[in-house]
Formats: sequence, structure tokens, C-alpha cells
Amino acid sequence: MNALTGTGGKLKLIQAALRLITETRSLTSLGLRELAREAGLNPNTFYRHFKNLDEFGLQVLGYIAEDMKAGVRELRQMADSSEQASHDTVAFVYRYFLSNPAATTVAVRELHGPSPALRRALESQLEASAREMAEDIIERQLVSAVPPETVHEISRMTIRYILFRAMDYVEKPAQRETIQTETEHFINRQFRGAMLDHLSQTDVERLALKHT
Amino acid sequence: MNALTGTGGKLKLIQAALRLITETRSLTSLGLRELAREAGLNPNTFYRHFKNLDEFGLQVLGYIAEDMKAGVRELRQMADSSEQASHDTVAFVYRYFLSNPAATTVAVRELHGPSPALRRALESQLEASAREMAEDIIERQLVSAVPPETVHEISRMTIRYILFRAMDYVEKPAQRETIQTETEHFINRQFRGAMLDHLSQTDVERLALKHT
DNA sequence: CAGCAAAGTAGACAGTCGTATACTTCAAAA
DNA sequence: TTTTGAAGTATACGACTGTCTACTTTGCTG
Repeated sequence: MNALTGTGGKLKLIQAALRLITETRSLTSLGLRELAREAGLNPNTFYRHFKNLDEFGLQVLGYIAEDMKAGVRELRQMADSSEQASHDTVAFVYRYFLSNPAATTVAVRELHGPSPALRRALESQLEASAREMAEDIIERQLVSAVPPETVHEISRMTIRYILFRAMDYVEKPAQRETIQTETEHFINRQFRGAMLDHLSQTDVERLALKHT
Repeated sequence: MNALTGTGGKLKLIQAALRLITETRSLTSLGLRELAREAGLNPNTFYRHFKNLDEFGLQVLGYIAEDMKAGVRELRQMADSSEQASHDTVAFVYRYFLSNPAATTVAVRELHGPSPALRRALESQLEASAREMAEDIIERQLVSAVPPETVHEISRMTIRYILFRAMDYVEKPAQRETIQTETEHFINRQFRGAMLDHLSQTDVERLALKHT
């Protein structure tokens, strides 16, 4: 039975984990009995579904990944100019994080967390998202003046940047607007700067001054 | 007695914590007895120095902060062009992280960790570092074409970016060169992009194409 | 040297934890 | 309807945890 399709204890345990993590816990620090208690199950039921806590962690990550992929796929057909695209995409992505606070917290917390296995799993997932984003940008020629390799590099940076800020976005409503516009700045400056990679610093300064 | 000046149990406990965290632990997950064991002390000695584990965490953070400040202060008088400065500074900062792996891991791990108190402490510390960096850049007029407020914004982003990559830098020797050059790209593109904030996207594209 | 406070130790308390074994419930296949 | 395997429960084990009280050692000060 898949983690997503089950109606029984397995799903209950995973959801209990997400509930606990949202407060002040980390996936790695969750206990088997604690999970069962939160899920309203006998501690030993855990063993019917998972070999140990490590496997549990990986399955929770898988559960979240499935969720995220579905969300991200929606934003494929959006605006057509680069700046327009970044604005809409950023708004969309943060809205997604906002509606999945537990998943967001887990991802941020475990990406640098104590478990190497979870770190690796999350990293390869981020890598995949970044690749998707880069290929989308290249395909639609949103920034044709930037070489593909650079687009990939910037995509990787952007994905990470957004993820880290997502936690603040979720937790601090007052800062949401700021975070969103700063993220747009981040992306636009990154791509604009990359367009000028082949120029010297003085050239760029001259250009900037000339067009004021 | 300050955490830094003690020769006895207090310092031993803090150093034990740093030793444990470097492997696969997080500051928040450390146990009192575990610390004492690693430090070669009786568990109850802990209570002679700290009220509880939360206070201990904060003191460890303070210990690390003291360390970092001393390191960062060294890089004040370096190169004079912006690009030169970013190159040397990035190299220096990563070298610092490399020689303090435990402090690096703690900072990265707790910045998004489960304890709100530690998160807050680390954030205000990063904020201070970012402010210092921005004021330094403004004072020395390294990027005079960018307004002060923007310099502050970019500094905040840069500090965070470097910190996150620092963990990979420490743990994955094979990627060190890549991380260093990508960080330089990040900074240069950010500032170059900011110099063109007042232009439209088509203007920038035209400029980029004209100078190839 | 005496006194005293800080640092460190010893032992015990009630909890929690992960795990193992054995038992019951239940639903679907034979 | 009987069989069978999965899901869930009950109980128990040893190990570890944070905390408490009481005791001993250490080093400094008067």
C-alpha cells in the first residue's frame, strides 16, 4: 500500500509527524511512541508499517515530495516575459508553501539536519526541481542572453533561496510582502547580472551611469 | 565566569557539545548526561554551570559568536575593487568556516532548527554581520552605483547564502572550488544586476547583446 | 590555619524510549 | 465458511533520560 492511498495507521502516523513537526520539533527527533500517541495508536502498530525510524523519515519525505510535485506542475503555463514570469511564479510558490506549512518546515529543517540519509534525499529532490525550472526557462527562452549552464546555476540558487525564506514566510505574516519582493529582486538581479558576465566591472559601471 | 575564560567543567561541556554536533547531532537534541559523558564529568556537574539545556544552548551560541566576530574582523582591510574584494573575502570566509566546522554546523542547523530561542539569537547575529558588511561596502564605496538600502538587502542575502553553502564546503572537499566560484558569481551578479534596477528588461537585453 | 563557597560526585526517583514476543481483531480469498 | 495474512493490541525488558537531595573535594580569602 502506498503512503498516499492508505486510510489506516500508516497515513495516521505520517500526518501525526507533520502535525508534531509544525510546532517545535524536527523529523529526526520524533519518537516512535510519541508518534503513536499523537496518532491515537498503539506504539507497536508502528512496526507494522515501518522497519525503523529512518525508513519512516524517508517515507514522510516521499509523501511530501509527491505533494510538492503536484503543486509545482500547475505553474508551468504562466507568463511569457522573464520578469512577469518571476513575479507570478514567486507569488504562486509562496502561496503553496503557505498552504503546506508542515511540509515546508520539514524540508527546511532536514536539509541541513543531523541525518545524512534525509539530507541526501532532500538534496536530490531540490536538484530535480532546479533542473526542471532551468529547462523550463531555457525552453521558453525567457532569458535567451544567458547561457544554459548559467541558467542551471541560477536555478539551483533560486530554489534554495526560496525554500529557506519560505519558513519565515509561513511563520511571520508581517514579513510576507517583503519576502516576496526581495525574492523577485533576487531572481531578476541574478539573471540581469548574468547577462553582463562577459563585461568588466568598469564597463558595467559605465553602462549603469550612462542610463540614469 | 565567562564561557570563554573558564578552564574547568563549563568549557569542557561546551567543547563536548561542539564535538558531538560535528558528527550527526543537533544542539537541540543533545542530552545532559551525554554531554557530561563526552566531557568526562559527572552528569550533575552540568547543573553547577547551567540552569537547563536551553540556557546551555544559548551559551554555546555565544561562545561561537565570540569566535566568529574575531575571525570576521580580520578581513576588514583587503582589496579595493568590488570584484577583487568579493574574491578575497569569499576565500577568507570559507577558510574560516573550514577551520571551525563545529561552529559552522551548529549555526546552519539551528538557524532553522526546532528551538525558537536559538533561532532568534542566530538571526539577530546574522543581521548584525550583514549590517557590518553593508556598511563596510558603502564606506569604501565599492559599488557606488547601488543605493545603500539595496546594499543592505544584498548583504543580508549574501550572508545567508554563504552560511548555507558553508556546510557543504566543510563536508564535501570535492565541491569546494565550485562552491567558492559560485559564491563569487552570486555576489557579483547580485550587485551588477542591482546597478541596472532602474532599467527595463528589454533595455538590459539590448545592452547585453550590443557588447558581445 | 580556619572557614566557606564553588565545583564535582554518588545514588536514587519517576519517566520515556526502542524493541521483542505473544495475543487478538478483522477483512478478504479459498 | 473456513483459512490466512495483515493490522492492531498487551505486556514486559533493559537502557537511557532529566532532576532531586546529600555528600565530598577543591581552592581561595581572611
